[in-house]
Amino acid sequence: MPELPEVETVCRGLRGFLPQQTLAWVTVRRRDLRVPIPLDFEQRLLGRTVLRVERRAKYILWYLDSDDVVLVHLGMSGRLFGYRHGDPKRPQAAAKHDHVWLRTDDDTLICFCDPRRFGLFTVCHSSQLASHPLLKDLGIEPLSPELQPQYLRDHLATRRVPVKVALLNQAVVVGIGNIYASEILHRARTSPERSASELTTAQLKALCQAIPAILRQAIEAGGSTLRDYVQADGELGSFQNLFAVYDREGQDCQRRGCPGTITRIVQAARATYFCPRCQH
DNA sequence: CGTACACCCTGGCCGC
DNA sequence: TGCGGCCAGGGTGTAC
Repeated sequence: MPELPEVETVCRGLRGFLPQQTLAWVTVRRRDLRVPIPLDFEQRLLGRTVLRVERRAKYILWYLDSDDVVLVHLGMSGRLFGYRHGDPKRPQAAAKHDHVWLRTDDDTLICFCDPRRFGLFTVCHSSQLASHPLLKDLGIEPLSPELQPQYLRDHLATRRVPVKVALLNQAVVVGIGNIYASEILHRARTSPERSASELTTAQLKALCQAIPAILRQAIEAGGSTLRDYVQADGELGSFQNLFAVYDREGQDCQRRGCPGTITRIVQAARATYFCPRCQH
């Protein structure tokens, strides 16, 4: 479900609820997520104040006043909601897949719901963050100045996979998932089937422009809502209305003047959409 | 080291 | 209406 734009949107939403709030109640309804919720989780969060909320790759980080950091990953189907005191939409009881419920001392309710349980909700000490197994091999942030043609050239030189598959590799550039990989390659007029190691200089440059351009545009739209993703305040994302290729098999290419038709192929067991006419 | 593939889990949709 | 098969925005462990 959530790629960088969705995670960033959820993060921004949480910043309206959490910072400077103290966690007054923590309920874990099931611990067996992709990474089991540690047994001391509740004790480490209770009574702590959230100083700030940050994003790294597709992870949401809550920095606590105890020097612990809460790590949340939404996996494919995870959602994080905040409800203020008196919010009419605020649930009375946990729903089937609500795994974690938290209340702050101003009576805001934070619900973590994840039907498929590919997500995770855990805590680690800030001194261990950089070396944490989940974070230590992550590549550069796609919205940072580190994203340069030379960086991509260096890191893709030995990759014999198609460029679409390489874009999904979080050890190179983080945050790009299956939807935005297709959208980025269309914007960069690059075929998803091209070998990552054989991209031209022009294509590397085009990717370095398309990656942040697509992701920023998607963040601005509040992410994409396909089936179940919603923002932390319950609002829907709208970038799905701006898809140029994703889930548009058989439809006309959106590029001005391009007479092509969007094609669906499968790469690394995942759907890829592109226009064979204008992507080379 | 890099790559391919199975697998984790639930739910929605489609065709029969 | 029911059921099997397939699909889904992510990531890991294993074998080669």
